[in-house]
Amino acid sequence: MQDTKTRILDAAERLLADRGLAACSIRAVTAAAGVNLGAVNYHFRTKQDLIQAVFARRLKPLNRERLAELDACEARAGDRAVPLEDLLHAFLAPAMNLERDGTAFVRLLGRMYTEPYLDSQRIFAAELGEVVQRFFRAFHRTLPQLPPEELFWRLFFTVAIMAQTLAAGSLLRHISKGLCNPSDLQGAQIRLIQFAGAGLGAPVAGTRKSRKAGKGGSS
Amino acid sequence: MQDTKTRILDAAERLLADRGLAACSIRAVTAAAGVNLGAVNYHFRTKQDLIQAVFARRLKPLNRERLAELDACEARAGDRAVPLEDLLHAFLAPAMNLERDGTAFVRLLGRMYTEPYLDSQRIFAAELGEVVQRFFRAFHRTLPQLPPEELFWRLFFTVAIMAQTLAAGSLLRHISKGLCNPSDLQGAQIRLIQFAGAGLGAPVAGTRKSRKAGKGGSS
DNA sequence: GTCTATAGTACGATAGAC
DNA sequence: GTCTATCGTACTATAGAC
Repeated sequence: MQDTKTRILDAAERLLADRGLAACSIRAVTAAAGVNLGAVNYHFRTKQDLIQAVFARRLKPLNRERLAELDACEARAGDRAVPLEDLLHAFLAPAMNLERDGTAFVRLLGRMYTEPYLDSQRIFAAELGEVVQRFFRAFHRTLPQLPPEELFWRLFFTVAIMAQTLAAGSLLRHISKGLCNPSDLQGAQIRLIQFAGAGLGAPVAGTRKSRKAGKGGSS
Repeated sequence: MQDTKTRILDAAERLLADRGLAACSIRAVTAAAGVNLGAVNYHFRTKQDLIQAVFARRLKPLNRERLAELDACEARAGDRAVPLEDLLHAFLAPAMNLERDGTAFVRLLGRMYTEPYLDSQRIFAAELGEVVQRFFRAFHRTLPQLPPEELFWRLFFTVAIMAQTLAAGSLLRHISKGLCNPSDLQGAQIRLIQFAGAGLGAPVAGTRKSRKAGKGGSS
């Protein structure tokens, strides 16, 4: 049996991910953790502070791992740009592995990405910003033909897919009538890298030097 | 001044989108609508019924428009498969236009896609399922090399990008330090179609025969 | 450090006047 | 059809016993 603080963090992580930020009550957390309501106030003060603590516990190691992977990629590439798939792998795989470890954290990550509760989005953006900057430079080197604005958009799309896949994957099972298994994280990761890699590397809309014809007529 | 029922629906749409489903209280809705608390109970009974009514009001016309666009695409294509970009346009443009009309509905759509509140996701999946089936067949015809499972995954990714772009676009402005403007819906739509088009058309991971998919300049 | 007990507030829902 | 008034409940946060 772990200490109270850890039990609260574990229970909060799971319930926040399962129910959403606003719908998860402190009482539900303490009940699930088997501790008393007052313990949350002692260890974390408010609900917002608890959410932030749950978030920080996983995110800092996660981002450290991402940057370590990125460093390894760049060392491997030497003077050349890092291959696109390697960059995507460095960013995505650490998150996927966390989920595989049985934590609900990555689903929570997806929630904080979307749900406007308290200042969660600001916390999220602040923590992610640092990693985004580092990866942005690496992606820019690999895809020098993309203007920075375009690259930001596409990285945003990439993170959006990751967040939704991990936060709302169960919808996929439902819509595909069981054909797709969103719990297959390995398969999801491969598909995500394939899809986002193609999207990131797509020619810039409006330029002519792509092999593909421009956009067909709209009505 | 519109009637009470419409005022409630309008206020609820905006507040649900702004605050999230769980964090939006009926009292906040009635206060914003300038009507009495009891009116919600009279017109909609429960909060869940109100959410469903907000949702149904826009989604049915939206999906009808999507299917009409799809019909037009297929008529234009004749015996051939509909070009990929046209399919994406038929699916995405009606939603983008709704947002342009000043409604907050598409942000709400993004919320319901992600936030696990009451049975919102079930409602969402049920309403969307019909359109997905129709579009699935059309996409399958345009991309016959993709196994159904693969195509479902990629359509899921595509919808994920759309939902997140419209629900959490403000994050993009923040992370890009103002470089990207997520309110530019026209630009977002073009970029989304470009990105998702390349992702959908990417070769299946593990196979060697790449088709026309536009991987521009990855190393 | 953990618990009990509770203050204070906001909520969803509804009954009943008009 | 709209409003007032209110019931019962659940919540966050905290004070104080142990």
